Amino acid sequence: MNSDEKHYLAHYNSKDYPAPIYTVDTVIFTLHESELLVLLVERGNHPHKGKWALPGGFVNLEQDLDINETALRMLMAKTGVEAPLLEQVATIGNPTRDPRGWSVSTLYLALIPYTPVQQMLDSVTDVVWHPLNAVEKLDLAFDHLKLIEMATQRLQSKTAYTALPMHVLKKPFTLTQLQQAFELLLNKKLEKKSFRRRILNANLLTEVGESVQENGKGRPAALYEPSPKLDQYAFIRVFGG
Amino acid sequence: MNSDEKHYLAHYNSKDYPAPIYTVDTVIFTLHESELLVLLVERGNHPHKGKWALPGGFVNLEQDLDINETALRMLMAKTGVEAPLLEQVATIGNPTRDPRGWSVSTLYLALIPYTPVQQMLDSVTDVVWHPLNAVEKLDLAFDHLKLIEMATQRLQSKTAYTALPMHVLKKPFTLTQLQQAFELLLNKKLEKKSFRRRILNANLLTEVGESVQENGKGRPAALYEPSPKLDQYAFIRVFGG
DNA sequence: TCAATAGTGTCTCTAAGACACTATCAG
DNA sequence: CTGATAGTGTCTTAGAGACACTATTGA
Repeated sequence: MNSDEKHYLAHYNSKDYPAPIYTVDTVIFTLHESELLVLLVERGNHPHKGKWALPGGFVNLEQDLDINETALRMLMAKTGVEAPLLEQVATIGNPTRDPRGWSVSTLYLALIPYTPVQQMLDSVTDVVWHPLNAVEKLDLAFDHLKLIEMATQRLQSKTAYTALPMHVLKKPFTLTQLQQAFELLLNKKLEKKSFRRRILNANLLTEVGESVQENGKGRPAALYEPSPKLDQYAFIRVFGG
Repeated sequence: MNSDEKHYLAHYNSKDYPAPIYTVDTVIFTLHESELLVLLVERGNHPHKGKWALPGGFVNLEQDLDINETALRMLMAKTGVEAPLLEQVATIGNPTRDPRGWSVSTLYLALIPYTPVQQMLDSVTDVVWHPLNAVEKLDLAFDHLKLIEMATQRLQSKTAYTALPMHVLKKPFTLTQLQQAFELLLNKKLEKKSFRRRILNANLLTEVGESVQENGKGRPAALYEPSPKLDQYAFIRVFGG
């Protein structure tokens, strides 16, 4: 770096230039009692105070080492758990999505096993799991309904060629539980034999014992845990297509 | 909106809060003389003045209606053409990628048919097509080498399950030209019959006549133009996997 | 005729779809 | 035994891989 550039940087102040607002938002999915749920928080501040919204917020310029950490920090604050899967979906920016002005948000998608969230009194704001099927009736803040749709779309298409839905289940799980997770995400019944053949041939599971049936009925099922290579794995053919 | 929120918005000023720098960058690919090329511009301003960089820059808060338009505007300024394909790849944000401070960039990928770019004297800065294979030797500005790698990776994976490479060819084109484009992108030879069967069965092409061979040798090839549904089409199975 | 390039016929192989079948538990 | 749930055997089907073949041009 030459002295010319040093001089430039010494006098550079980003506040001298108009800039959009920048935030990070996350759609956190889980599965509970045969329902897909998304995490929503009640906004404690303006704008849209009192409405339901996605967990999200501004980058902490002192603490966050990158925007993934921004997303992880908020996820930890709202759920108290490390997400086994966090992945970027898209970035949306336009002048109308936030009443404060030109605004850009990077949207993340997270999958976690169900964990109750009522007693997470990290702040005065409410945090709830809300059924995905019913979010559209909710009058969400900003364009967050649209963001949830984008994340859902991404999750669905990834479900067709990866095994990511494993992340919404508590370990260990049975193949039947896993198939139900896939079916809920794809919104479509899958053929049992094809499903098992596909998943087992991928070598992403380790058998770790046998379950007992909850209601005592039927043959006990094998229990599995996913291997860490899960997130890198992609099938060469889509499922249910 | 209640009067409380109106009061809040009337007094809101984004400059009161620390915020990252936000930019949009685009990796523009084309194909020319059996080589993949990316568009680079010489930086006319600090920081990294004089180094090669991706075309990109700040959002124009008055003109741009969203960040896609930001990318399109820059693409138009540098190449003079509308890109037939522009798609978001990812957003990168951390405190070290720009010497001016915490910086976030949304990365786009564009594909255009080859068009010479020397005489585009839109500014004093140089604009060139540079061979993709040689960019790593170039000491690019910022983390732009990394961004090019991310875009290349995305283009390769999309080439395996879509027909997007059609966008780097001038219309009309022959199947042999198209196969060569795929082979360059995937960096791997493809089997002629499989390639043709796959592409033709997808019904993405309309035959529009016959070519004459450049050097007068060999049988003339059929010419095709892609249909507009091209961008929405995805094969259910990856190619060359 | 030959060289060069375009395009096809057809067999094999892999993985999904369909669906009937067997297995193991509680009662 | 029955009912319920777990898990398998196996035939069919779609589409990629391999590779030898035929077709059409200019010289």
